[in-house]
Amino acid sequence: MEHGRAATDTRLTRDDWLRAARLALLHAGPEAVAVEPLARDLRVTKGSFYWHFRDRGDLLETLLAEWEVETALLTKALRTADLREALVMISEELDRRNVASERGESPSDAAIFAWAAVDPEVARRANKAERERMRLLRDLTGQPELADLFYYAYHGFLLRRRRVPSAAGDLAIISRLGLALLAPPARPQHK
Amino acid sequence: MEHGRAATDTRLTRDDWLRAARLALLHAGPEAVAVEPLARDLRVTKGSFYWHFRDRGDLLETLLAEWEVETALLTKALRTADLREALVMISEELDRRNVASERGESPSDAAIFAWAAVDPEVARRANKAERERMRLLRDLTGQPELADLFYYAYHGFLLRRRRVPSAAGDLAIISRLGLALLAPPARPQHK
DNA sequence: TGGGCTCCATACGGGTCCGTATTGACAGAG
DNA sequence: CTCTGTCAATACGGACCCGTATGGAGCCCA
Repeated sequence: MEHGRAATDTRLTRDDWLRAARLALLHAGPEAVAVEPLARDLRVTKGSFYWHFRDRGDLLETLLAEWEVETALLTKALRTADLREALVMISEELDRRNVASERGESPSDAAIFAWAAVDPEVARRANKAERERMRLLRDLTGQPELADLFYYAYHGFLLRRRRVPSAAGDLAIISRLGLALLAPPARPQHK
Repeated sequence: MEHGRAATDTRLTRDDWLRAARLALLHAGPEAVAVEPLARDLRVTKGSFYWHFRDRGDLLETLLAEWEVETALLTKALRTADLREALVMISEELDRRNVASERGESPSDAAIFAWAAVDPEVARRANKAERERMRLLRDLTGQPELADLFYYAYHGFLLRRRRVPSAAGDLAIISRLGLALLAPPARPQHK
């Protein structure tokens, strides 16, 4: 109320641009994160953009950096809980973030890793986060191969979910299988 | 020897362009499948390109179409074998094709599905092939959820393999787990 | 009311790509 | 040796994007 922008205010904030950029990255890839097209979406001219950002590279770097931060937070938070708790927590947190991504409120795992496939510097930094994730999962479960299997399945799920929104529910299936195979309930692990 | 082109011949065939285009699509995405950059790679001018192709859309359509054909061949071939045979056959065939893709000799699953994430028409056609694959796997195994899990894991693997070539061996791990879980050897399925 | 600050519009030059039109090099057939 | 078909070079106009330079428009505060 005090210093916010009214509903009729047409001026944009830096985060308005970031939101539009996140959606473009998720739905059309990094090449679509372009100044003039985004300006058209936002119904302003690029004069606005170059007020909030140094250049296009500044925008892309910001997107990547904020993803790195969020990712590091999650992996760090998981180093406390026990196995079953952690698996449930992972599932819920990933689901929450995927929803936020589709609203442009958060950088998307799916979009970042797809971006990494076509940009060496992004690949370098995504690989770094990935190594920590995989190591965490392996340490947590003590079953490296099964852990990798579920890591891979999560990314395969993200890939499909971008094209087929109705597949969103499959995350729950993967999670259930993960609990059953990685942290078998009462029944003892054979051998 | 008889009618082929000598080693010193600089003239290109349509397939030389396709090979370069497949590699560009795999390593740099669909936006990189551009006439003038490809011409620079091939050390000719685009005068050559417009001899072999109507326009850029013609090239992209050819890449997508040849992938559709190869994919349909594999799914069709699998409708004969029994479960364990089919799983082994899938694993070997996918590995073979992934290697061919990296040589630019074949369109790549990884590249096509990444492309589909940013192009609705490609998504439509990739989804179609995907539905057949998933249905095949479910029918073959009779365990829909586990089948989906491995389908997802395969795609997650492809995604990572593009960035981390040393992960190539993980396909064998996924295959082994697939055999163990989807087609348990002698030991009867509990229940 | 008149600066000063924040944010956007406009206009421009430079770069890259697309697709066409035209000409040129070269090999094989007759 | 010419003629013909195949493939490539050159040159051009148009479209789109980037980044800069500069000039407002509106608000806050003295």
